[in-house]
Amino acid sequence: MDRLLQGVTIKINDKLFVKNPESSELGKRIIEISIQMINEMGFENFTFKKLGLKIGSNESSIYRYFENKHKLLLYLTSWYWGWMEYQMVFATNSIKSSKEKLLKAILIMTREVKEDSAFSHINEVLLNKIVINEYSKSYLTKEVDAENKEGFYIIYKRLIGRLGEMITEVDSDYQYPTSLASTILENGLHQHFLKEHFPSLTDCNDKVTPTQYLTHLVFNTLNKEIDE
Amino acid sequence: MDRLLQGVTIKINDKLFVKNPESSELGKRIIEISIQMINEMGFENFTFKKLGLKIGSNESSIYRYFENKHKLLLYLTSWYWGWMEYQMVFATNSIKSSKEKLLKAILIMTREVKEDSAFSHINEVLLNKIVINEYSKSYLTKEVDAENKEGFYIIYKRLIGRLGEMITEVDSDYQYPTSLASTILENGLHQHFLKEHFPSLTDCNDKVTPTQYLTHLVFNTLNKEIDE
DNA sequence: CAAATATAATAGTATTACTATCATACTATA
DNA sequence: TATAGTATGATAGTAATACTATTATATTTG
Repeated sequence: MDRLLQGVTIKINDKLFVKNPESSELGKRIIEISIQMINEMGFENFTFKKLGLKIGSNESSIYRYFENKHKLLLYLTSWYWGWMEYQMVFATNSIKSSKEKLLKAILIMTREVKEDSAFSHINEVLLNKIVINEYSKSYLTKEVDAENKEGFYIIYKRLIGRLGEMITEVDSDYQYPTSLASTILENGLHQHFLKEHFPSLTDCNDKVTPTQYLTHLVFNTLNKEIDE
Repeated sequence: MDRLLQGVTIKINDKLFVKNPESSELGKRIIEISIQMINEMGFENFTFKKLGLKIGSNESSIYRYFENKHKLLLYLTSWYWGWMEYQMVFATNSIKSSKEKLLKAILIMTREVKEDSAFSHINEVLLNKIVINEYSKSYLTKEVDAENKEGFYIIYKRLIGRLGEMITEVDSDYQYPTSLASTILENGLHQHFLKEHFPSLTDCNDKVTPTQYLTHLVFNTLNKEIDE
């Protein structure tokens, strides 16, 4: 993503924080170190107390930025999807062929993030891992409908919308563009998880990427009719 | 599923419990009521204390059956996948055509469970909902590799193995049978979730089922080559 | 009937997920 | 430069969670 990102800021729903973490050094440190810690110990074991200890700050100070760790997770994952959206729009913008466009979008959405942009306090490599391991937990809750109404998932929804449109552009007769878009995003993460923890449940490995699998799936499905 | 299930017991890894809940009335009540409660309040809000209160038993008594609620969830979901496996094997056993076989298997794995078999203390309708809403949480943990080694996911893995084999029988040239099998199971659950909570992220609704979407996806993918 | 086993009752601990209060330091402006 | 406002830190406290331990009582079985 090179230098362009320097000037780009990702707009996050401001109901997700009490005080904008971008507005102070402490705020940025909260983001930076929480990404590291959630990665290391997992979301369940991560607490604001531990975070405070590690950043040499006070638990109560962290609560001035985020109501609870669930909102922090929503903040982090929203940032991630916003970053994905930016990359997708930027990279597909100039492509004329709708097939090439979709191909590129799938690549961006399903590839493993391997380089940290290093322009901000946000480590995208680790954030990608957090999304793989923790994203489902942000919506598999009893509060999901209320939080959806509050707009906490809006970036993710917009992203799937865009991907769905690209699918339709490739095949306007295809009946399940939105479901397929959801499948790409969600199963993209899942195949990465399987590769790491359940290699016997996936064909993805060092040589075969989730991107290849999903690209093959999508392009074998579109512009085809079932014939017996 | 009718009367056949009466005689069938699903074998669960006995490391998942301290004392087999099938071995006593209290154990069965723990299973029965925990299914209800996890459904109502969600896994996060569910505790052994609340369960004890509801079944008029003691928190400490429940700990004599399950070490913690995570193991209980693994027990319940293992049971579910065992039940799925039973249905799948039973229903596909006599089918000669490999296409028909796969079709049937996909139907069984991705349909919404609407009827409780009523032969046991286990309500399959509610259990299906639990699996949709909570299953990911059982493996998205830092302990997943250790627990996988202990065999806690063995039924699920066997099920995906079987489904993968059926895919290969339909198309022996297809390169991603295992990934596709994983996608069917996991995305089957996910499409049900989306239908309920994020209707704008799926094409599934009252008329279109996740089964239809996934069946279409699978059969449009198999026995096809990408051609430009 | 005694012994073994299952369950219940009670208490206690460390940790979590906060909330509240007060002190202090730093910052912006009149 | 004094002062008011804002940010952070320190400390304390609460209710709930996720257990463990102990003892009592009830039930089953040999």
